[in-house]
Amino acid sequence: MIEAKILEKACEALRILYGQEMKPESLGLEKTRKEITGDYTLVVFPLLKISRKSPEATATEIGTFLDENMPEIASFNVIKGFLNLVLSDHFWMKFLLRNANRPDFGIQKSRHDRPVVLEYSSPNTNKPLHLGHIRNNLLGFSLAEILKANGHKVIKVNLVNDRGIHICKSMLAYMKWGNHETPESTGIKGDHLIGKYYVLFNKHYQAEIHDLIEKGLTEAEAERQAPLILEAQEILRKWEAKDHETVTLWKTMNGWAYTGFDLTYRRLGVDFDHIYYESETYLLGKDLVMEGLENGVLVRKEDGSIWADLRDEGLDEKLLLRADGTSVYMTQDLGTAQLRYDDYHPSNMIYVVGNEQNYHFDVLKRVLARLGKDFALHINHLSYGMVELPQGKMKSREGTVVDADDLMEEMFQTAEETTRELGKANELSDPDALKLFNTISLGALKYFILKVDPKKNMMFDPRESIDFNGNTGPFIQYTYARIQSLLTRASAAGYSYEGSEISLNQSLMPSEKDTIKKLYQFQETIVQAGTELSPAIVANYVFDLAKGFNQFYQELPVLKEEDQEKVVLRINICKFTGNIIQKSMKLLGIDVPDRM
RNA sequence: GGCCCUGUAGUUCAAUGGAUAGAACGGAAGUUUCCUAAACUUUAAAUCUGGGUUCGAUUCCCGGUGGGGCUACCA
Repeated sequence: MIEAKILEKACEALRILYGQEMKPESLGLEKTRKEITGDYTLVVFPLLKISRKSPEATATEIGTFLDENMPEIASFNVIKGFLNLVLSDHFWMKFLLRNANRPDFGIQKSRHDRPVVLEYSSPNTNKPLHLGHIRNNLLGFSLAEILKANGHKVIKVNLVNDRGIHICKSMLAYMKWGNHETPESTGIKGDHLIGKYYVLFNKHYQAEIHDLIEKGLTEAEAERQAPLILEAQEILRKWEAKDHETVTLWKTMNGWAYTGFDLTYRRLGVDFDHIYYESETYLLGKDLVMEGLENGVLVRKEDGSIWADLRDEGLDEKLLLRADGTSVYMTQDLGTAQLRYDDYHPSNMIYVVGNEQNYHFDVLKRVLARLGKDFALHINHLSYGMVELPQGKMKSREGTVVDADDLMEEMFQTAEETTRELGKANELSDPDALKLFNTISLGALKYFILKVDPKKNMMFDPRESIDFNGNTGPFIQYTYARIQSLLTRASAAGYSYEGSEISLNQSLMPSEKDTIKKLYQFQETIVQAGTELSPAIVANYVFDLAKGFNQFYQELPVLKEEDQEKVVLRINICKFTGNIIQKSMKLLGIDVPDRM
């Protein structure tokens, strides 16, 4: 990497010029702003204490040293305290020609012994997936790709929440009002059918609560005493007692949910290496708690319940086992963390979970640490923000949930409409056209979600749907398609760009150089995205690349250029850009079409 | 009440403590005998507020204020 070399040489300059040792990472080197001449800029303000000279003099002295001692540097200029370094066109061209046809450019080979376990998706089986799950799934899948590109082995796991009172609610509603209907008999996708009964339960439950309040109960009392909730709790008890009839219905209905989820996952293009089921793990964790009690890191209260007292760490007390010995969510998560660690001995465990669970993960890590689990230090909660609608947060009770299947279908139809209007589907066979609509619609949806910093809440307006122009997936896909079209023409015209030998002493046009520079940044982008666990960094990078390329492509001829050396140079820029767009989009889980 | 996150053009998003705060959509005005106009060019338009640290603050710290979340013997 050229940055490291510049920094190293700059330190040498400081040593020779001012007799001071500085660490390379303490120097401020950044990319030069676009409107200023230069490729990299060294900020010299912090160095004035060492040089005891003016910013201009200091920058000039360092610049002169670098210019004389680094062949890659062609020239420099100084503006105030900013030393702008210009790399030679020779350097950029050499980079381009060496890497344009390397399929593995920027991608690290696997170089870690221990894997990273990445949990994402983790749905409940009582209702279909919605927009919030989509963000989770896309982030999780993309993150796995990014970590792999950084040389990690990644185990993608899904912890399905397939038991508990919420499932019993759907089961109860089905027993009462289901009339034995099935996905087959109704034609309704399994997860949606179950969701229907979950909604139905809540409708009747709310009515009961309403009646009880009218009779003088408080809201809390009404919620606890409503007949339906008592019945649901009875079903939960029967399930835990392995009552045959209850378990059979539970299996049947969960089966419907899984069939439905599989379709949604497949359409979304996400997958898993291992699926954990909570029904198989919910009893875990008790041993850990008992062990912690014996070691004195947990406390037992008078009623027999067991707690972690985190008040000395600025948090509260946290219940881990009820007085009756049953566990809570936290207990299970302690247990599943241990299970996961034992299964894979990972170097890191990443959980893609919404930011409303920040406190939960804070507590989880601290309790595991108290229990003496070193892997607690390597638990990473990728806490992503909520997806908000124009009218606020999605609320299933208010019917404002954006369903995942519906959304993908609507996107598909919009893509089809737009593509047909533009006449771009005219020459395609039906299967090819369908494939294209699918690629474009998913590209639009995925890019829209992933370009936003995961940590931040984001806004989604379904009425405006998603645009296909500007900073969008289809914009980038279109850039790629045009490149492929051009490369086909280039081949037809007999140009061979692989292993091209051309003179490196040509001078580059600004838009050529900008594009090559952007390509150079692919490697550092992958590293940064992996470090920060942020697909948004890749998304914003690839948009910049496509944007810059389009500018180049608009103002300079490629195949129609007369200078044959320039033709080869530009074909290589096109080829390389196409490669990097494809790779970047793959990191986001987005396909690119050869034509559109 | 306590704790956490967050406030950038009309809107949706960017910006390792650095130069004149970038894009996109929307608005205004342009570019097709020319490698795909889902493109390109030009233009108007923003850091909630008051302090502090710093040569330099959208960024770090403190106060105010707006928004969101958590604070379950639910998961």
